[in-house]
Amino acid sequence: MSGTVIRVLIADDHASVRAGLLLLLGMAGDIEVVGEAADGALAVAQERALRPDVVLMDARMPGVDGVEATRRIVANAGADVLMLTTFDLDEIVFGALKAGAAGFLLKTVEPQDLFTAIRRVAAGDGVVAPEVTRQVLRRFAAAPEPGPEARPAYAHDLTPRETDVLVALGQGKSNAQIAQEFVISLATVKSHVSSVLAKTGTSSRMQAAIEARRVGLV
Amino acid sequence: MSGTVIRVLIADDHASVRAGLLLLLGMAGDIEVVGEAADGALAVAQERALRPDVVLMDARMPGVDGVEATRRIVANAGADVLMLTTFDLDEIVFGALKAGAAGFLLKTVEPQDLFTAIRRVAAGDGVVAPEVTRQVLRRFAAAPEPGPEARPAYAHDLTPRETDVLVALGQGKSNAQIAQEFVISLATVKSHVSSVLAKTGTSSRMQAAIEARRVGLV
DNA sequence: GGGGCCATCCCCCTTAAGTTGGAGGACGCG
DNA sequence: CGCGTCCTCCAACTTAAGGGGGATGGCCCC
Repeated sequence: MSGTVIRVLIADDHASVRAGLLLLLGMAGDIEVVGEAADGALAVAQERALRPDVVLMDARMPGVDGVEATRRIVANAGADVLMLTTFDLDEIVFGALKAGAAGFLLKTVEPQDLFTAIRRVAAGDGVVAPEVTRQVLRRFAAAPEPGPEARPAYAHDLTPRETDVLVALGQGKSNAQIAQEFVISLATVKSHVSSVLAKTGTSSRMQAAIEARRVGLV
Repeated sequence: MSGTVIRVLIADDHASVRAGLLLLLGMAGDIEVVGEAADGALAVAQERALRPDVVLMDARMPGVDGVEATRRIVANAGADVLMLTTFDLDEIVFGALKAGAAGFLLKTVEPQDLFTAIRRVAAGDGVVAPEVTRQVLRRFAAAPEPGPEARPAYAHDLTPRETDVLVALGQGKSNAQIAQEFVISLATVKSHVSSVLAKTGTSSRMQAAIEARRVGLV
């Protein structure tokens, strides 16, 4: 953002930590600490006033915590936030990432790695501590599909038209609405719905709709 | 897994790439290449036969591709898979991660970083190339909640019983099933359903069910 | 050119869903 | 206590859903 020097705002409730980071970052050469904040509310205010490139944010702070502060800064299209915390608790990690943090590091990080991380975040990249990357990947892999099963085996048996109907079912449409959408008669829709129910192994349009959504047809 | 030496299987359809990786990994000292595979199907078979600690998997391969091979290896509780690819296309990245890959690197990676990545994956950590970490974080932040809105305004108006019913609706249950579940009469269920439809602004149990799922009531 | 698959439509029937309008009992609160 | 809210239930009605047949025409492939 600012050419060669990266402007950083430090947010941590412990004065000693701020002082330590201040000294440490001063050794980097291409990093300039432009401000400090002792809590989340101050961090948000300082970010708006100082327009830093990166905010080094502690997760645990009195009042408005780091996660909430991150959410506000990101919502305001502000600086990139690098969350720096002592604990890799799921709650904090995922809270921070959902809040839109650009990076997540543990305070056990080596100085060189911290510098690298700040530079990467400033460049628009993301950074996640190796120790927590695994948690993130696991969550990522787990989120979309519950497990090894869950694949639409029936998908191969459904005719194109039936698939259309199943999608419409997933959208909560009535037979009449489906008939209108595809310009066919109500009787035809019923035929297709019956086929879909049989092939998907469901016994009501409700369950079929849930199936359709579960497998991502909607 | 194997004490001090990390056993690696290389899967890539280009013989020259395999040869290059073989030479490169030989320089690491603590890494031993125990096998090679030219396509996904072979990779899965080799993994089962050789039981490596880490599989270096190319994403693009003829026949069974790297993503599908990864899915099969992970489903079988096999080795950790480190995906190595030329392109950081969303499709490949998210496909690999959803398949359960433990890491994702670009082929532009520096040898030292590749060694480090292999060691981390072998240690059970996750690794994601800095260039793609940002994509992952963005997806992560976007996935859970569509946006600032989407909160159930009507949730405050729903009585406890009505909420029960809405949840049941979201599970695709019929009025009769709901009556049985809560040990009330069918008539009562109908009353509650009507109230729920009115308060949620929906006009059919289908739409109410979708609403219930959308706001996370199920 | 005959068979199979698909999409379309029809009739009849049973059951579920949803509406309307009411009514009684339990509980809490001023 | 009186009032309001909630939960419970009922009856009667209209509409939608779903099953069980059966029929037609188009299309593709052997």
